[in-house]
This record gives sequence, structure tokens and C-alpha cells, in this order.
Amino acid sequence: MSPSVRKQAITAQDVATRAGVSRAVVSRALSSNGSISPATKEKVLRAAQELGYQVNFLAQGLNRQRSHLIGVIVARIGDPFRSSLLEGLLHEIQRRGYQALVTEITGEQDLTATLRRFTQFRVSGVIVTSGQPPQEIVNECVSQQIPVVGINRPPDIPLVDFVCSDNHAGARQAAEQLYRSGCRRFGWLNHAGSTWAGLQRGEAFLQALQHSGVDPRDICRFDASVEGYGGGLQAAQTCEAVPDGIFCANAQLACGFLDGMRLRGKEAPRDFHLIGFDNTPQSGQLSYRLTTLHQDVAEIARRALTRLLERAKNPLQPSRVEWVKVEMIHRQTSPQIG
Amino acid sequence: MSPSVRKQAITAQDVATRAGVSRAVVSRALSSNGSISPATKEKVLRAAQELGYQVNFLAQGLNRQRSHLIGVIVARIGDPFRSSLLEGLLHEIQRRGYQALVTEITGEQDLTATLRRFTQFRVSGVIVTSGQPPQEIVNECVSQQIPVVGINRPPDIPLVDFVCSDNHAGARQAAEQLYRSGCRRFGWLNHAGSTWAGLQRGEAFLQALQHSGVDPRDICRFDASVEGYGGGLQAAQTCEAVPDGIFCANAQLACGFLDGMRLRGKEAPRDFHLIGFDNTPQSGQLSYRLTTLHQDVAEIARRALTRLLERAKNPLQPSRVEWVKVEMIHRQTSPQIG
DNA sequence: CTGTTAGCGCTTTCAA
DNA sequence: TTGAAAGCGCTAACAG
Repeated sequence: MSPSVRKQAITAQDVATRAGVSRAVVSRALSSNGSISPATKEKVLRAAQELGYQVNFLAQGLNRQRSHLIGVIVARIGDPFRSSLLEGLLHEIQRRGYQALVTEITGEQDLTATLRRFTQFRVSGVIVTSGQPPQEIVNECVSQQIPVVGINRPPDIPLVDFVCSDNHAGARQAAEQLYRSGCRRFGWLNHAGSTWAGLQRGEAFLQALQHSGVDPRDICRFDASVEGYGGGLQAAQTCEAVPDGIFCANAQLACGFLDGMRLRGKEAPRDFHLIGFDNTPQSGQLSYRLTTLHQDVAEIARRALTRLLERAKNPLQPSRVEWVKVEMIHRQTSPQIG
Repeated sequence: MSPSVRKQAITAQDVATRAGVSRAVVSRALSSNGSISPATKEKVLRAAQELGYQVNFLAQGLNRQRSHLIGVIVARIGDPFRSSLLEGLLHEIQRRGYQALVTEITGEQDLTATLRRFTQFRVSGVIVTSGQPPQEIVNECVSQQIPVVGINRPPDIPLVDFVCSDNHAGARQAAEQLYRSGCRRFGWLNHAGSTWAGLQRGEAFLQALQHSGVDPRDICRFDASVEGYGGGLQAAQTCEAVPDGIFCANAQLACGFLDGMRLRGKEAPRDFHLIGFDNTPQSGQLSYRLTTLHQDVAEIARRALTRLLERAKNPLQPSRVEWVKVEMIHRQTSPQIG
């Protein structure tokens, strides 16, 4: 057939005609929803196969009031950790037979608009990896039976589930590792407009140190004015006395900090110890060899989807928070002890 | 209202009733498609506003035979260049009022399934950034009036448009820069299962060198058995005589190569010159300071969308290929000359 | 300019 | 087990 012929897509009616049954039977044969004799089912499936029939998801979704779409809200995918998280989510979403709708937001107001757009597509769920959804719009989702799950965000929205890396445990491990390897003067590096996860790591780190008996005056805080690599770089260049043991809110800051210190002739682990978070691919490269807490994105993604589908069945269950284990990866910037 | 009340979404009928008009008028007021008096339009819009009406995109799409969705096919988003390309595409898609449907593929067969799924959602277009779409399924898209555009892939599919970075020009610039800074023995580093873009860069590089009168025996080719950072690392460790001037198919390989050379005590630009491709954020970091060709992802994304929407209007126009300018970013591994 | 009407393609009662 | 029929929410052609 010439490509100039606008071929009408094959509909369930075409399949029905070919199989000599009604549209309803076709629907049953394909959705295994409603009773149908094995023989006719077989017949219909063959007809569908021969015609190359494909369900129209728009029509199906319109009817079922629910599409097979899952909305994902992200920000700054350029950041290596975020892109790997997105990768994990896509993988998991596809594995479960859904299709991802992804939107990158740049501010909180985008979030509202995006959530609203997602509801217009009658998504089966929404995953938020950035921003804090306003209560009001979340309620819109809830009332339309659209489950929402947040990843690494403050778990305080009713009827929304959360999956977070266990920042507390990670920070405690970092504190312990640094302390046990002999550090006595500590630093905590984060950027000014940090995410909630970053703040949580910082608090837990300081707390753990104090539990170990470290004098608060021996803990200093570096607040980079920009995020990412540049922030770490700047912090390293501007800080005065360099502590023995430094913990960073994320990998990008840590890499920048390492490079900034090198500019001053200081190297880890010789002159200081450094532990990062995230374990992005870059952390392991020879130029950095960063000791870091690993976030298990695959597990985070799995749990997020599980929560989503669970809540789809049972929309009013109380909000749940799952803490995903983090693992210390021992590399050069803070060598393994013992 | 209690959240346990399953609130039915507001429909055009509700708005119509409230505004005292018919459903059709509501449709016109919102789509500015068909004539309507300013007064009633105003009235309808207010009613819609008050009720918080949101169009049901599933119904709209079903009717118009076209959703406001654009499918994007990606692979290995973990790679920094790919994630920044995706970021650019998302930005552009959203800017033009569409919503991205993104799928990560891991093999060619995924591609067929994905394209098919996209058609089931009646997408307005498909952007392929990975894999080579089989002619057969592309025809399905074409016959359903779904435009397809490929980014950085071999531009040889009829009725499909392509947007590619100008690999030839980039490779020529690299060859020239290396030659003019005094290099006489050259290397080309790529990984074994390279993309088409990588191959094209290699060919153009070799060709340009020969044009400059370089003896082919003074050009060696490194084929890393794995892709990315690890491949570069391995290549650096296993190569015997290190050439003066090396060109890499991408940034990841280049960074790995730099680190691998450092293990052997060799440093750029002291012991060799190195030029990469992509200009990922990492390229500029202090540990690498890579001289590299910059791919303009924002421009690539803009053109891709323009092509898509253009072809939507005029589906049978001949296939077009757009070459997007690349720019040499001069950093340390091959210092600017003159 | 506005309302009526006929679908878009599918699912799902409800009878047979 | 199957078919007929209603309807998901919206748009567009056609009358008025």
C-alpha cells in the first residue's frame, strides 16, 4: 500500500467482524475480564493477531477512567544522581507494564500545573522526586483516586506515601567512620538552599558526632552558596582551617570540594578525610575515589511502585514512609578501618 | 468535603449548565476553534474557572485522534550527555505545550514495542535518541500521520527527519587544532560497539588528518571493548606508544583515558594532547579540564520539535537532515593556539 | 452565533 | 457464554 493512503487504525470492530463475534466479546478476549469460551477467545485472539490490532489506549482510558500512565516529576536531570534515579523509575514503571509521563519542573508553581496536567490524563499514579506538592492539589489527586508517592522528600503529607533513603543511618555511619579513623575536628558541607534530604543528613551527622562526645565547637558547617560541583569548589577555596573529617550532602559537592582542596595543595586522605552521599558513577572514578554512602535507586524505585499500586487498591490507608537502606562504599577519601 | 467522597471530575456539561449554554459552546470557548461571541466566551470561561474545570485529555485525544503527547525514546540516561539531551528535549516539549512520554530501551526489539505503544496513545510525534527504528514500524507511524524524528542517528529513513550534531565539522576542527599545535602522531579512541555518531566522528577525523598530509601509519586507532569511562581507562592502560594527539568519540571515554594515562604517569597537555566530544559538565571540572567539542542540546531539541511539528502539517515532504553546529571549547588538554 | 446530533473506540451492565 | 445498548467526555459538522 502506498504510504500516502491514510490507513485507518484497526478497531475492535474490525476484529469482531473478522472473528464473527461482537465487539463486546473482543473486549473480553483481550482483557480476560468477563466470561468467554476458550474456543471463541482463541478465535478472537487469532483474528486480532492477523489484523495487527492494537488497543486504543485513549478510548480504553476514557472508559475505565484510568490510563496506564504514571506521571513522574523530576528536576535538574543533568545531575547524575537524579538521572540515575529517573532511570531506575523508568525501568520499574515499564517493567510493571505502565508508561511514564515525565515532566521536569523548575519551580514550585510548575508542580501544581504539572500535577493538574497529570490528572487530566487520568494517570494511575504520580511520583514526585522534586518539590513539595501543595496540600490542595494533592487532595484533588486523592479525591480522583490517584495515588501520589514522594521520593526523598519530607514525609508529612496525609494520604501520600514516601520512600526515602535512610539518611539518618547513613549520616551515623559517616560520623562513626570518620571518628574511628581518628578525625577530631569535623566539617559538614551542604549548599544553601539544600533539599530536605540534605538537611536531614546534616542534622543526623551533627547529632551522631555529639553522641560520640565531640565538642560542638569542633564541628564547623560549610554552606556553599551554589549547589553541585561549583559549590563544593567554592567551599574548599574559602574555608579557613580545614577539619580532619568532612561529610558532604551529596556527591557533586564532594567532588567539587576535593578539587578545590587540590588547588590548595591538600589531598584526601592525607590531609583530611571526606565522605560523600549518593555514590554517583563519578564518585568511583580514579580522580575522585570518593568514600560515599550508596543510595539504592533500584530498590527505591521498586518500593515506590509497590506503594503506588498498593494505594491504588486502598486509597485511604494511612500514609506510610519507607526508609531504604544505604550502604557505605569504602574508597580512598576515607579508607576503611580495621 | 471529606476526602472519602469520590468526587466526580467536572465535565464540560457541568460548565455548560452553569453558564447556561450547550456543551458545544464550552468546547468552542476553550479551544478558540469555531465562532463564539465574546460575551458568551467570557461567561463560559468564568464558569469553567469557578468550577475548576479541566479538559479530559483522554476524551479530547480520542475525538481528535491525536493526544498532546510526544514520545521520547532514550537509552542509558545515566550517561551525562544523554541525560542533558533528555533534559533539553523535556524542556522544549513542555515549552511548546506538549507532554513527554518517555521510554528507556535496552535493545532494538524494545524499540518496536515502544513505538507501537506510542501509537496506541496517539502521540503527536516521536523522538528517537537511541536505536534504529525498523522501516516497517516507521511506516505504521507514517500511515497514522505520526511524525518521527531521529537525533544523532544515521539519517537514512524515508519520511523521517534527523537532527544531528555536525560531527564532520567537529572532527575537522579537532584534527586541525591538534595538527596546528604540533602533534604529528595521532590516535582515535572509540569503543567497539560505537554509535553511528561516533563512527562518523572517527571517519571525519582520519580523513581530515590525511588531508593535512598525515601519513596513515602515524594514525592509530584504539578500540575500547567497553563503552564509557571504563573503556577509556582500559584503552589508556593497554596502549603501547602514546600518540601526541588523541581525539575521543565522547567525553566519558576521554575522562577515562585521562585517568588511565595518569596511572602511567602521563599527563595532558604535557605528554599528549586530547580532545573529546559532548562537553558534559564533567569535562570542565578541575580534574579533567577537557578540551572538547560542545554539542548544543538546546538547539538540537528546538530543531527536533520544529521538524516534528512541521512534518505533522506536511507528512509526505522529503526527509530532512539538519546539522547543528558544534563549538570547540578550549581547555587544558589541548590548549588554544595562537 | 448557538444548539443539536453524531460519532471517536472501548468497556460494561443487562438480557437473552 | 454471547450480544445489544448505553455511555466515558469531548469535538465537529450541520442546521437553525
